[in-house]
Amino acid sequence: MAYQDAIVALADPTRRVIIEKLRRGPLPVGAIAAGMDVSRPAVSQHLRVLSDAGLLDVKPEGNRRLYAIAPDGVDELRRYLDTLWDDALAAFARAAEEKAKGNAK
Amino acid sequence: MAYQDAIVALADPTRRVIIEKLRRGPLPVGAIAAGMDVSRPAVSQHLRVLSDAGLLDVKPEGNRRLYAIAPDGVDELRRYLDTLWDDALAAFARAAEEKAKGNAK
DNA sequence: ACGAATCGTAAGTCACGACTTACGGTAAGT
DNA sequence: ACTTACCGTAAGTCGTGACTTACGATTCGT
Repeated sequence: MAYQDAIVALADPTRRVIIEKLRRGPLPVGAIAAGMDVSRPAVSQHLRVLSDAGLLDVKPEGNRRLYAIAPDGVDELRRYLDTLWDDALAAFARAAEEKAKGNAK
Repeated sequence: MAYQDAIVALADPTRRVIIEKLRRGPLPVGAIAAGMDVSRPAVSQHLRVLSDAGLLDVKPEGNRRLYAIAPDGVDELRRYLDTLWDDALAAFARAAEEKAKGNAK
C-alpha cells in the first residue's frame, strides 16, 4: 500500500471525521459510529478502507476491535508531500532566476 | 480552499500524473496533455480542479497558459499531515504507557 | 446455555465525478 | 483579413464508490 491509497482514503469527508475522532487515541467501532450521520456498517466499511491504506491499526480487544491511527502510514504520505514541496520550491526558484536573467538583458 | 480540497484533488490518478509532469517546472496545457491517455479537455478540467484546490498557479503567457505547482497549496496540506502525525505519535506513546502501567501491577 | 452486545460482510440502490464530442473565443502567423 | 494553433466551457454518457438493510459470526454477561 503506497501513499496513493492513503490519499484516496483521506479524500472522503466521512473518513476524515473518523480520523479526527481517533486523534486523541484508539476507539472501538461503536464509539466511532456514535454521533455520526451514517450507519455503523458504513463506518465499518470506511475503517476497512483506512486500514487497507495503512492509515489505521486494528487491535482486537475481547469483544470489540480497537482502531488507532498508524503513525507509519501517515508518515509515508508526509514524506511524499515533502519531496513534492521541495520540487515545487526548486521549480519556483528556477523560474524566478530565468525571469531575472530575461529582464537583465 | 482548505487542505480538504487539496486531498480530494490529489486523490485522482490522472491528476497525480499531471502533478508529476509539473515537478520539473511550469508547462502549457498542450505539453501536459501530450502522451496522456485522456483528451486535452479532460486535462483542462483536471487543471481547473487542481487550481481551485490551490495546488496550481496559472500564468497566461501570450497564446497559451502556463501551469505550475503552487508551493503554498502543497505546504498547507503538508502542515495538516504534520499535526496529524504529531497526534498519532502522542496517542501511540500514551497507549504504550498505559500498557506498561497495566503490566506492572 | 441462552440472550444481548459488538462487529464484519453481502447485496442492492443511487448520486457524483471522470470521461467524451462539439463548440466558442483569443492570440499568433502569413 | 484569414487561417491555424491553443485553450476553456457545455452537454451528455457511464462507471465507481458511498450508502442502506439484512444477515452471520464471536464474545461477554447471567
